Amino acid sequence: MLSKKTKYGIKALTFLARQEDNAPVSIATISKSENISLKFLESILLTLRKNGFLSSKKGKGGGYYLLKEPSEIKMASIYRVLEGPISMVPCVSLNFYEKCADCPDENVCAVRNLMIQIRDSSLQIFKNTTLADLCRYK
Amino acid sequence: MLSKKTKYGIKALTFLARQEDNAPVSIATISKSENISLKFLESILLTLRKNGFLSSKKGKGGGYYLLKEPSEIKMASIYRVLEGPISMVPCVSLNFYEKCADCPDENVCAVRNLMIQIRDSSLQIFKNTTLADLCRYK
DNA sequence: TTATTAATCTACTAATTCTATAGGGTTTTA
DNA sequence: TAAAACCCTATAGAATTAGTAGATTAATAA
Repeated sequence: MLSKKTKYGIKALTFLARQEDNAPVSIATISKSENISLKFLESILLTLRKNGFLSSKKGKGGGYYLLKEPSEIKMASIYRVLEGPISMVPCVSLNFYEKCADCPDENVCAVRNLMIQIRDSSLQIFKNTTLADLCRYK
Repeated sequence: MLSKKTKYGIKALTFLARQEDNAPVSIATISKSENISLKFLESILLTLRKNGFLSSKKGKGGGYYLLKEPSEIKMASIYRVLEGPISMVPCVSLNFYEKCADCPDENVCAVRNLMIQIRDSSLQIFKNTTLADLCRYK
């Protein structure tokens, strides 16, 4: 299941991507428009800023704005920052690899071989979809 | 992330599918072979029995055995019983649909439209893979 | 027939982690 | 001076991953 953190993060990014001139938008504005708890959204936007997706402007008239073109922001990178690994098991993850404690031999694991397929198909979608693509559903 | 419950469940089912004559296998045997906590495995197998994948025989020489041919058990059905919905958001789920509280209009939701694609690609794999396919990774 | 043993079944408990916030105070800037 | 981001802490509830104790059932050996 996708966490609300990721869901809200994607919604906020889409909202920012839809701004005409990429002018700063306050947390409160996004919070109201997208029905997201203000304080929760605050922490999500902070994460996105620390990971280079957003920048912010303090004080009156301030807010958050995108640092890159929506067409250059892949969903895969957003997903990894907010949700974590795209793989469903760590032993299959490309960016967050970990060995499974219970598996003596990865190459023989039936679960692993299935999860590689799931990872590949999801990854293809997440890699080939950008924030600009998401804005088109309007 | 895939829960250990689902992971262990798939491993146990694969183990049973590999038995020559489909003779009952005790929980202890599977537990040792697959490095799974015995009591945890017990509850997982119980779930799989209650959902029609397995049957069991009590007493000496008893254990669990498959009720259907491995080639007739789709990973999609196993996944849904152990892990729950294949979709990452409830508003996209075919078998566990729920409306999202924060969305005024589903058809316009960017997250939803992305998650439909993810669901479809995963579903295709889970539907077209059977327990028999998993046994081949040996 | 009886006792033993090897199984599943049922119910309760518990530690740990994750999720989704809420609150309050600080700093910056128009 | 007001509006905004920033930063730190706490927390209720849920899910996960088991562990504990005992009841029930069935095959088999005495």
